[in-house]
Amino acid sequence: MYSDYVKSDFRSFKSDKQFITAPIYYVNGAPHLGHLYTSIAVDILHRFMSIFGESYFSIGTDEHGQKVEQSAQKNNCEVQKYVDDMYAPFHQLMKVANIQYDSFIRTSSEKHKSNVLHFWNKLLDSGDTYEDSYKGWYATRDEQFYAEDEVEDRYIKNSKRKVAKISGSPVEWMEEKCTFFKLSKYNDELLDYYKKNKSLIGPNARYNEVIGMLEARIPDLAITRSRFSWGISCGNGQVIYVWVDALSNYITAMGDNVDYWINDMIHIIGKDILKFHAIYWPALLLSTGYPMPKRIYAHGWWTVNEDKMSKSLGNVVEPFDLIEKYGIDPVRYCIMREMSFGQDGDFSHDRMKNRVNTELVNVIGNLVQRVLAFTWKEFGETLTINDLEDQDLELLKNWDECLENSFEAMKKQQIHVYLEEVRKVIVKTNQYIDFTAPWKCESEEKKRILAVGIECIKRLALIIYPVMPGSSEKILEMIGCDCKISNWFVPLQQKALDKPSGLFNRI
RNA sequence: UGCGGGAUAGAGCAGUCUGGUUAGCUCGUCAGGUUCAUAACCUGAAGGUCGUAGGUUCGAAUCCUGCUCCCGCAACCA
Repeated sequence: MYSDYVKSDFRSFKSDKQFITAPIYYVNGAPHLGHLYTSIAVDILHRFMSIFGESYFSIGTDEHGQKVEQSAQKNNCEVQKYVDDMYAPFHQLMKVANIQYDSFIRTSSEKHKSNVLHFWNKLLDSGDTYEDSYKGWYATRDEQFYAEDEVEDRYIKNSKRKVAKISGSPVEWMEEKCTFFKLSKYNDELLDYYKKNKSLIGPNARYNEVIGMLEARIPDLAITRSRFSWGISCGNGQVIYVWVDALSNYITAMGDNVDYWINDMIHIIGKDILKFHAIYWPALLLSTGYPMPKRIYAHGWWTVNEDKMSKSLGNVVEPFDLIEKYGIDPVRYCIMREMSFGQDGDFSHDRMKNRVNTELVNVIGNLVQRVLAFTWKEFGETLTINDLEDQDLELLKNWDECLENSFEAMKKQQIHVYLEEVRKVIVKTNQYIDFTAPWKCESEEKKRILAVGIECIKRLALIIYPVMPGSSEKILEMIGCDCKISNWFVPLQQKALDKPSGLFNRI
């Protein structure tokens, strides 16, 4: 009996509370595939853990800095007006991509500004700042100073220029009075902490990078700028360094519940901003007396047809077009399947199309369709699971394993493992249908097999909810089930079925 | 020079941190089966000395060392 199986096999899944963050996106350009990817990844992690426990998800836009100010000037636009315009498509993207954030922070908002000043004052009170005049090579493009050994002469268009070795950006000798943060003071503390908490930074390659940076020693950090004014003013004609401003968004996002969430802070970032999140930010938190992040996980970058995605190559993948063309659920699924979360990956329309047709239409959509259409034709309503044969039990246990393995994987941000687990159990279910061949069976047996089948469809819908919420809800509505993981073991009630329609369209 | 990433069947990847049964998966190819299903599904087969040379080990794709090759390091930028 199904009830015996449930009694003997019931597992309760409970996740730790988490505050999960996506980066805030710099509004100095239009959203592209990378922004979409990061947002979806965090959304999936958030939705998944929300099923089992508490999760809070923040995202937003980074709107300050010299480059934004310059772009606005170039466009003859008042800066606030300019960032309002630039912010809009990012915000719109959240809607069309079905990103279910709890908090969207704009760094130019009053709420954020006052929060940053509060954070700033804590920093000044910590005794970890000092005034000094900065003499050094400044690259406007990088918004950053470089030391003497970090610059070199290079010939650009036949003229000799000093440039930063790392970025190649032109530098100028600058002297400016600014406030410094004693970052170097935290060098060893961070190193020690990370060596004791190896799983704090992932994937492993990124962990090694951070250890390398710390072992090479980190100098103090200039945390004010006076060359431009588009930022949060801290007096004396100076503005707060954009990264202090930007990183503080995570505090702003928590609002009045900082104490409640901050212990459980998980940062999902792109690999380019690892240093800021794994070194600057934790040091700032230590200085101001906040706890350390629980996890920092950096994902990889996209190439497009093996080329780097770039405006000059003209191969930037435009997220709105993508969603328009394939639909949001296929996009969410495919771009997460396309790369192991943490590695780099390549995008191509050919592979996208192939994946939609094979995995979504042929495997997932087809399973749902064959079970529901058959049941609809034969019985006209959903079936309540009751008696079980060994093979039925085995299949249900496969689904339980899938849930458990997915859960374990997602605790470690292994989104690709979760999706692979789901795919595997769906294949098993297709095998089961073929093996039991209900179309050849007598009525009672047919009913039993289809009841098991529908039970699997229900579980399928529940488990794909984080990655394809729209499709999940569509299935659940057809079979009359609420989207709650507690329904995993709860048998479906009888409900009249309509003629099922396809879940995904072949391309 | 340097820094970082990579090298696993025709293609795309997982596995490498925490060494251990015949190295997995998807797509593609070939041969069967099936008809409930959006010509979808299922079974089977071919195809890899896990870049290379050493080392550690009872045992290495996995750890260590040398080497080769590929990619990125102007800007936008997750």
